[in-house]
Amino acid sequence: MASKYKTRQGDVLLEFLRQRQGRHITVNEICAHFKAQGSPIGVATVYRHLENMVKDGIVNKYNIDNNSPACFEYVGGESHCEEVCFHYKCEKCGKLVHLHCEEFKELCAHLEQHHHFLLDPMRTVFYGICAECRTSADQRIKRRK
Amino acid sequence: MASKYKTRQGDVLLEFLRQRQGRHITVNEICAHFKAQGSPIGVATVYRHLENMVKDGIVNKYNIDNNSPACFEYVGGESHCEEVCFHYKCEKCGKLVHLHCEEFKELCAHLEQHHHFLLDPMRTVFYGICAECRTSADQRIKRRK
DNA sequence: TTGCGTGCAAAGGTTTTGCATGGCA
DNA sequence: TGCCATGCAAAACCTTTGCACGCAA
Repeated sequence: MASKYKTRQGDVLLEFLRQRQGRHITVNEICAHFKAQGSPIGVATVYRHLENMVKDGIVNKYNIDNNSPACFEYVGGESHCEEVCFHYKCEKCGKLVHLHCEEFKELCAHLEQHHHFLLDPMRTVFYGICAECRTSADQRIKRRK
Repeated sequence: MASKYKTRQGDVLLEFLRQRQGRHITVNEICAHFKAQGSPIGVATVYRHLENMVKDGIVNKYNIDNNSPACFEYVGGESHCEEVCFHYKCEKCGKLVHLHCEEFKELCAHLEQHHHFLLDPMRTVFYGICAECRTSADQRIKRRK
């Protein structure tokens, strides 16, 4: 399956993403990385490879906001996610963070049993405010008056 | 509270969205509607109002895909949501559904206590496959076997 | 030679922004 | 008169697509 990407840039890209397993990266960041390395890859090429990888389930794509670029992340097929993992995005600093927690298995089970909804954890993003932003300022979600 | 939108177009827009509570709509569809009605509203104006409404928690914004326009939906501030409510979106039929459930209070509490993350339920959307689509067709979301 | 991966540039679509206008207090 | 909502158009941005080139089989 990974042999599919044994092209000049494809395997390089995949390897790069694999090394960053657990982190998110945008297309621009990917291009910047390879440019800085002295072996630039065209944006189109990156998008084309990522599209295939997403289709194959090797990479996940997250659309956080319409104006900001999509985030990609290596998930390696079924390899590493025995545990259910989620993401949360801080509405203040924009950070996207991984969450690995047993609690979420119960959430999945609850949604399935009581709401007949089969949750896709990899696509679901929690919105709110992260710890850093909460402490740095007395921020609350409370809407303005 | 709603007086904030007592402008020429603002309250018209808000009323239109309120009538469509529970459904989501794009900016283009909004503009098309008012254009067809004979009282067109500029795209910029719609975006500007929606931005404010989202900030105030009256309207939710959903970014489904980076290439397709964002979906907006009236959720009516805190008026009807004493209880914690979430949404889920079916990846198959595109339906967006409200969820009211006590279970989610525990989720919020868990995220805050164990992950120091202050969840904003109104902005958070669960992705997955709904009951109807599960029974009608095959579901391949299960990533672990 | 043929096929295909690649890169550049242009196109396409969404959203934001600058600026001038007009309504309302 | 002054403020602000509004609309138009341009800009900004992300992503896709068209096309030609060059490497590899």
